[in-house]
Amino acid sequence: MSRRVEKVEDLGGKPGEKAARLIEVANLANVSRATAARALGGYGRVNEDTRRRVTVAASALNYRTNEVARAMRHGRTSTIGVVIADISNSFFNSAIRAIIDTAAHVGYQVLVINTDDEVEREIEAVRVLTEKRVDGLIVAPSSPARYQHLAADHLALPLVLLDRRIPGLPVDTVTTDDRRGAIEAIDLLIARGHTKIGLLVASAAVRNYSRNQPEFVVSTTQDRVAGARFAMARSGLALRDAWVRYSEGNVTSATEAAVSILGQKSRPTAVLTTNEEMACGLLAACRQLNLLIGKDVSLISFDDWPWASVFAPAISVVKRPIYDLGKAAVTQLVLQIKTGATGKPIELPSRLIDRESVLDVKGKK
Amino acid sequence: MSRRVEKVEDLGGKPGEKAARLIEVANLANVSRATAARALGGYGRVNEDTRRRVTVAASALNYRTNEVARAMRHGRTSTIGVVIADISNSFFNSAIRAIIDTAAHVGYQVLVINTDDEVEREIEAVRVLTEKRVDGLIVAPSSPARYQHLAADHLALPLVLLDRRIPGLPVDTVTTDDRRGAIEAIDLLIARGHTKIGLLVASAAVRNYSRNQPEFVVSTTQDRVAGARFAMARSGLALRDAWVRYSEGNVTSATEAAVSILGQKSRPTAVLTTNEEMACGLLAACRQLNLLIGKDVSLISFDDWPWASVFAPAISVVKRPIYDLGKAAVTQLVLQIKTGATGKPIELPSRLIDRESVLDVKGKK
DNA sequence: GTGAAAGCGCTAACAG
DNA sequence: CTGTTAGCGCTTTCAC
Repeated sequence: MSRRVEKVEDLGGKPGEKAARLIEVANLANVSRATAARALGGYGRVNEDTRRRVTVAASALNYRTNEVARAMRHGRTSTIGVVIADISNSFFNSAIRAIIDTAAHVGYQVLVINTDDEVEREIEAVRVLTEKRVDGLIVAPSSPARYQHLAADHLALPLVLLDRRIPGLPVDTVTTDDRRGAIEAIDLLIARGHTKIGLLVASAAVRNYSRNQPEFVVSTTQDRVAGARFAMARSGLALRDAWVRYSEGNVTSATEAAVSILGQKSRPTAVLTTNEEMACGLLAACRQLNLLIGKDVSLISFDDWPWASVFAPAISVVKRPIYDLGKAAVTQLVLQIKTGATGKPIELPSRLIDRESVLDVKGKK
Repeated sequence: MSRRVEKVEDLGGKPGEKAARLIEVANLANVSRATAARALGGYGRVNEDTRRRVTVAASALNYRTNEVARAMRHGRTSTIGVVIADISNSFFNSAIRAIIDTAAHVGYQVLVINTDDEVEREIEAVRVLTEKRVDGLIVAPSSPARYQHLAADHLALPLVLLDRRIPGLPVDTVTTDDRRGAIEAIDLLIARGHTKIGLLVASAAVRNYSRNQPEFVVSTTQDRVAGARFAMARSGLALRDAWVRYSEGNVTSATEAAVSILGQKSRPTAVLTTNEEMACGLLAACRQLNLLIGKDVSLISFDDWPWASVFAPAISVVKRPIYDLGKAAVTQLVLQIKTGATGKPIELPSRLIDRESVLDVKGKK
């Protein structure tokens, strides 16, 4: 029964001890819990001298507010939940960095859960985070078809969708302008004389890789493919299915997919890839097939990484404002938490950075 | 006052509503809270029929356990805190992926905080996580000198150190064998005939970059440099200070540091870099100086990334078992949480992968 | 300026 | 097998 500090010499939070409670601080300072709370919390009126006594007592006992108890009382945890496919993926880790830092800045901590884009795990993640009573949720939804668990009648929690829209789920969403990004990339390729253009598209909706567009792809993917198709058509060209592949998000699958594009008798002279992993796969395939990037095959990829500009040739990219995206997601969410206001969808512009991986083939036909 | 469900038609957790509480489930099922808790929690004895009624009531109300209340009651949150330098850094994001997944597997969620290797932020992070009453902490300590906030008399929480030992802080620690990793790398270089060897070392203890070893570097860095020095000495060679640089962790600083090594009249023929960012910097410098990797300058780097094997030439690396490292950290921590047992320090072996970036210069002297 | 007491939602010890 | 009740640690009226 004597699991609490009993002797004065025992102050200071030694190893085996339980953390000091407010009442211990209050006792030591000879005030009531209410007064101690006021002194420490900095609200209400407290005599300056009393405040000092409490402060001293608190630090003597190495007192730390119990945020669990406070959360219970207030009904808010100052914690937000983030549900994404894979934190080790290059896109998500930049986004999360922004989310954690922005959240910390306004007094929230972040719980992260990976789903590998499997809906069942996403549902489970949302359940766990709901039970933990996070104040809000940032989710990169894995499927545009199964989203009941995110709908307002199942989820009574502020919610922001990250990177992917869900038509039919009218909630705050922050994305980049993927359609325009794809259009600009294709336009550059065409301007340089390319007409035979391939697409290597990351999609969790596929096993290994596939020639055909899966039934349900996330809006990001959808938009990019549609954008590419539009840009081609506008120039009187067509995207040939033989040069389009949907691949699982890992480099191994991407490599196989890329080989199946570039290994054909008739192969494209340029390829647009949708992320770092796809770009790696394309590079690996070129290696295998003895094709030179920026010569035999030109390349533009979505997203940017430190090594893209160090590679030989330096890789041209559609750079997305990932940090800003994460930041915007938190800003929207916190606004929603505090005011209940749900804003307009936010779409951030991306920027084409032309480096050295796109060969000019004008007049070489 | 009527903020609770009052009409039967209102069931199901509509938007504005507060989450259903246990007592509401109990009422709907016509049992007491205790019985409802037993039925839902699956402990104690409950009549099968009663259980069913409770289950039905719970799902009708879309009831979710309030883990905050449960945490309050039990004194544990099923949450662990992770304090690292930067989640977008290639090493940490792999480690975190392992940590989150392993933790989820045994029923814990993860709060992540970035410090950018600034001790003040580390101290603050530990404070916040302590207040949130996490059950344990995984920390990659930023300084081997300032660690009072992690010492047992300040921190009454299970703790595991990740990737970096702190002499003088005898707590569970999981690291890789960095000394041996460096030795093997240097030995390979020497075996291929290199004698003029440089070092590009990431260190947060430095601004931009520096020729001299900062006063306090983390054990990881310390071990690698010592290992390299040892391997050189064993072969009768010396590490020349002129070819050693300590750089801030970003590619920009690394590039400048690398240029300052390779731009000298007398430059090394091989360089060992300590992570992806340093390797990028070296590559960038070679580009600037018109030096060819694997020809003019050979390269081995710590850690491995998808693009390392796709680069031309493919980059040789000391691959560390990062996923296992994160996994081990969680395993140790959970053991500590559950049994109080603190194990032996764990040191995982790394593996040298020789690809194409080390030129054989034997006999070419 | 300070204290007494209620209560956030849940669980577990104890009765019945 | 089920109900009653105390209490986790904190904040916050409401009195004094």
